[in-house]
Amino acid sequence: MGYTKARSAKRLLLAEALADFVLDEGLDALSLRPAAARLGTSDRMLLYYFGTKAELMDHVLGCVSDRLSDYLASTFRGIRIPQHAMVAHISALMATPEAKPFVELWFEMAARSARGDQFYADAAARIAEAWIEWIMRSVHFPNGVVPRNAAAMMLAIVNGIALLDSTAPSVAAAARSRVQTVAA
Amino acid sequence: MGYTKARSAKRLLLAEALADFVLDEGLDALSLRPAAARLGTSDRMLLYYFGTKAELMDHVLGCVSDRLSDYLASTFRGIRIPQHAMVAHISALMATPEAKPFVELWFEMAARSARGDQFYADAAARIAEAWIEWIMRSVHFPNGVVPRNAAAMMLAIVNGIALLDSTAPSVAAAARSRVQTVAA
DNA sequence: ACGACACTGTAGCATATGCTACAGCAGCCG
DNA sequence: CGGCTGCTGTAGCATATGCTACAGTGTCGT
Repeated sequence: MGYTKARSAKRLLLAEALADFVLDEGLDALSLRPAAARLGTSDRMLLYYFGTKAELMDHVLGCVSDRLSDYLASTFRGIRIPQHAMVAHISALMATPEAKPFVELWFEMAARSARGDQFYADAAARIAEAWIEWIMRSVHFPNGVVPRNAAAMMLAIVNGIALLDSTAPSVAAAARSRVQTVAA
Repeated sequence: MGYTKARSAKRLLLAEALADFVLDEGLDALSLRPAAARLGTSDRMLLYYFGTKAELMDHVLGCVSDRLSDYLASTFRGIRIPQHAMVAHISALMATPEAKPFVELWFEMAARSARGDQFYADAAARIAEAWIEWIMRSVHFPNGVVPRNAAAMMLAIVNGIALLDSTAPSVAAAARSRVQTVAA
């Protein structure tokens, strides 16, 4: 049992380092040998500690989602932003350099999820939920709106703008110019 | 030049068949040997006609984007939908079985584009533009709104909802319940 | 001291992938 | 007929990937 603790500590360490890797290189970039090399070990070690790549990815994505939660929490200032300003606020936040790796990874996960990959579907669903809760906590909703519904729409809009930012920046800019019109 | 015509006809044929493949299996699924097998030929032939996989992908994506244009054109009924109904309209359209492969492929392209892949960035930008033009043609915009800006926002919203549909369906449903609120 | 056990390195396997080399076959033009 | 050209199959190469086999090293408890 003492050994188990050390082992899982090491696993956490590795998973965190690999989370860095995945966040700034992408899901496809994570193959055992190169990733291990970057950490100064060998693929052999990664398999030793995680058994299989799937298990490894599980831990890595766990780290990523924890980090996202931390990041979201760190942006929460205690004040509840009025609804009409929130879309612009989140949208700007997602374009931030710190948030960008998360967004890119999010898109990769969404694409796999859309193709029916259950593993990423589950992970993506959890992340979406984290966003929703964060939005609900951060926004002051007027009476009469169902917070969860409004938050969901905000998330959709913000995701859509981020998607366009990554594909057709000029279109994204055009969309942003209408942000204040759609308070959600 | 006679031979060139036959050759490019064959290329088109192959590219169309491969477009089917990519649309319902995904970008990752297109590797030479399996794809060729599905067409009853060998990887050797694909390389013969296209020279390189990148060149092949170029043609395949060309077919896909042509098909999307055709599809969009086919849904255009000549009437201009009022702005407030359009988001719900497109959103429903994108959830359609015929549109789904396009949407899934679109997400894959967006993810690669976000990661800085220039090839897919260009392709994705063209597709976004096709959507925008289609929306502008299909919607009646009231005076005072800049059509392109409003269309861009609509596209963002609809993309966002589609993204949530593929990752967190319940969140997507919540967002949909607010669609009429955000006329864009 | 010694054996058990956690750890780690070296090789290797099986498979996949993009691409190339070479050779055969068929048809067309002279 | 003979050669040239367009097409196609068979093999193979080089690299990558997830994973396994085997053996060695070090530490720790008895």
